[in-house]
Amino acid sequence: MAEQVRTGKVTIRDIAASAGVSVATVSRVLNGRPDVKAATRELVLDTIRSHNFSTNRSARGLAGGKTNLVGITLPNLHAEYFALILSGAAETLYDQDVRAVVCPTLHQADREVSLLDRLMHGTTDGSLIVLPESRPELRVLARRHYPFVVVDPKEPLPAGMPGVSAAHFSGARDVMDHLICLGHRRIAAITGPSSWVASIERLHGYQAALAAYGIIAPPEWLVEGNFQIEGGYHAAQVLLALPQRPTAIFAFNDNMAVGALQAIRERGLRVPEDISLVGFDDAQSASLISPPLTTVRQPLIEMGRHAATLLLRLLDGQPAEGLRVHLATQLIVRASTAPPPAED
Amino acid sequence: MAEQVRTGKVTIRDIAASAGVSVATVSRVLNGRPDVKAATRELVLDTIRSHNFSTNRSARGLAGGKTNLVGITLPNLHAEYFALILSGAAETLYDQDVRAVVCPTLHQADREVSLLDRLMHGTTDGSLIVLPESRPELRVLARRHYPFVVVDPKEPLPAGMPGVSAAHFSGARDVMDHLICLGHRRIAAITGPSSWVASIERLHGYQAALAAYGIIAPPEWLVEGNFQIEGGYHAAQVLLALPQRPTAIFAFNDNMAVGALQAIRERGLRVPEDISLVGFDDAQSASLISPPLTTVRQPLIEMGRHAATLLLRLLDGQPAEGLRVHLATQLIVRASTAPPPAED
DNA sequence: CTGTTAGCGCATTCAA
DNA sequence: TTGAATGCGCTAACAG
Repeated sequence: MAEQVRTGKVTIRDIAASAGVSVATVSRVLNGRPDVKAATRELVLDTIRSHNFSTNRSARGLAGGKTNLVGITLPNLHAEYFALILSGAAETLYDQDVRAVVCPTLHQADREVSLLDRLMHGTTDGSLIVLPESRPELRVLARRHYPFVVVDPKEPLPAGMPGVSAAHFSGARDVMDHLICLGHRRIAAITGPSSWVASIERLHGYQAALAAYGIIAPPEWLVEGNFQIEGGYHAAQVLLALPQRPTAIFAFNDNMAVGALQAIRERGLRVPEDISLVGFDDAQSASLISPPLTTVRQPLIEMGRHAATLLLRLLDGQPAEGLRVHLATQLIVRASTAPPPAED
Repeated sequence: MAEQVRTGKVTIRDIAASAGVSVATVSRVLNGRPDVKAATRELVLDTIRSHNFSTNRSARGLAGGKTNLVGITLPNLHAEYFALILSGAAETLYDQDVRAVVCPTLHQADREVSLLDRLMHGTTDGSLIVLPESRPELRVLARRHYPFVVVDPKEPLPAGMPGVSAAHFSGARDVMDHLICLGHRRIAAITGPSSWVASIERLHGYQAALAAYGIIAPPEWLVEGNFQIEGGYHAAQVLLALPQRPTAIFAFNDNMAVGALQAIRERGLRVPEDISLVGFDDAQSASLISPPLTTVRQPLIEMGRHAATLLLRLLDGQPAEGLRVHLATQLIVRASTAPPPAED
């Protein structure tokens, strides 16, 4: 009496038999094909329901050559940044009845590689690759026509690879416009690692704005950080020790802004009265710290969504080569920016 | 010339042919069976490597009856809380070469149900179910012998179901001990929904501590919140309007503590000078707000890890029925608690 | 519109 | 220790 209760052992054949049709017909309604008489469809649907049947994905994967699974490869899952991207992506995929297989690489390139390798082979139909470590590996995937979309590439993406990222350039430029409009002229920046596109493009935005206003930025205004809190802390220390202290600091992410804030405080200065501070990301921390941080919101959830949509399109056979999407950012003005102190 | 390059179309048969053995033998080495001559094994392994072969999971799933995939069902992925649990779980699974399929339910019970239903059927070997909405559904799964582990059950778990959660009771008691040792006697609590185990057990901890010190708590000291910021805000307003104002408020999570803090401030009171405030969770926000919040750290990542380990054990055939794990919490004392103001 | 049939790639008997 | 044969549950031609 118990044997039948086991893990949904109802197969498409049982349904076919019970409904008095062929397995092919059941398969058709299962896949929403149009060529089934309405009455038959209803009948089948009913028996499916009454038998509590649902299709075995392994079998479908084997037979149909697809798994309805896509991999999402990312450095980790606990960082807010990745969690949000994952969230947008997974939910979008879910709505299309595609499941997301998460693959944390822990920033280990080799792990990423072996992962992608296996992902390719019958495990998934395609992948979202967030902040990939390895460019060469990406090329291998592309060469084998494995469908994937890169989210927020760390380094510039080889031509022809679909990628989704935030509009770093305009985001940074917005920050600078804001600062300059407030009256700031001596605006320093704490950048990220110089090889990262996020750093590069934000830097370009920074420089473009400065140039637009005819401001000459001496090299001392630029200090390289590492996107971590302590990186921001140390960079800010350097900046604050400058003979001509900047009146504003643009940290290239919120983490570093938090570190910078600490350095500023330790030096007995106030934000924003003595010095304005801006971040980038609009992490949760940005609105929680005091003063609440003026920053740039990256649409992470939407990036995930968008990337998923793109991938789905690829899987659907639509060649989306060369698709490079930059989603608009939004300047969030909070309390960490104000006009510079009087010059006297 | 291009056909061969397609998605790793190398099959076990190709390997067999190329190595001059049978598919059965290849399958054996693939699965680490002992009954293969060392030389043969090496030979096969070599050809596998040179052909860049990796096994097709769908096929293995179909044939072997398992998928090496486990589902992780949770309300959403973007909340820090769930992201951390997922993180611990996914990484643990990954280490055992099991992949995690994420299934966000968006708090919709029906979605959870249909999900679990499909998960069961050939998609996954088992599931981690975080904060499940539906008790009945859990029973169905159990009845069908589908392996799963519940993480942080919202409502009490039926007997015999493996579950992992934080030690709510002792966590709450620790908070109270701390507060009472500081000299507080009028300690109010903002609870969560009364049906949730988290609320219930924390409340028991609260009451047990009070009782241990012979403190009689009038019913007004208890206000029910909803684990959200505004819930904490409104609850605190009620508490602060009490004729005999409490000298300390224990919010049953950090969110509500943040809301409470706001209400306290609006009333012109200071934390911790006028009133002490404690949360629960040790969310990121707890250390970022000012004053940094005294709270209870829930070992979320470890809960995920532990649950994954448990599930893996279940999948391994070890009957772990009735396993109910409570992971220890840790009191994190920060700056939101201090001795009560002098009585005068 | 519906049924028949042939695999998909692999694990697993059962023999040898 | 190895090979041959069978079928997992389903999809996708191809007929009818």
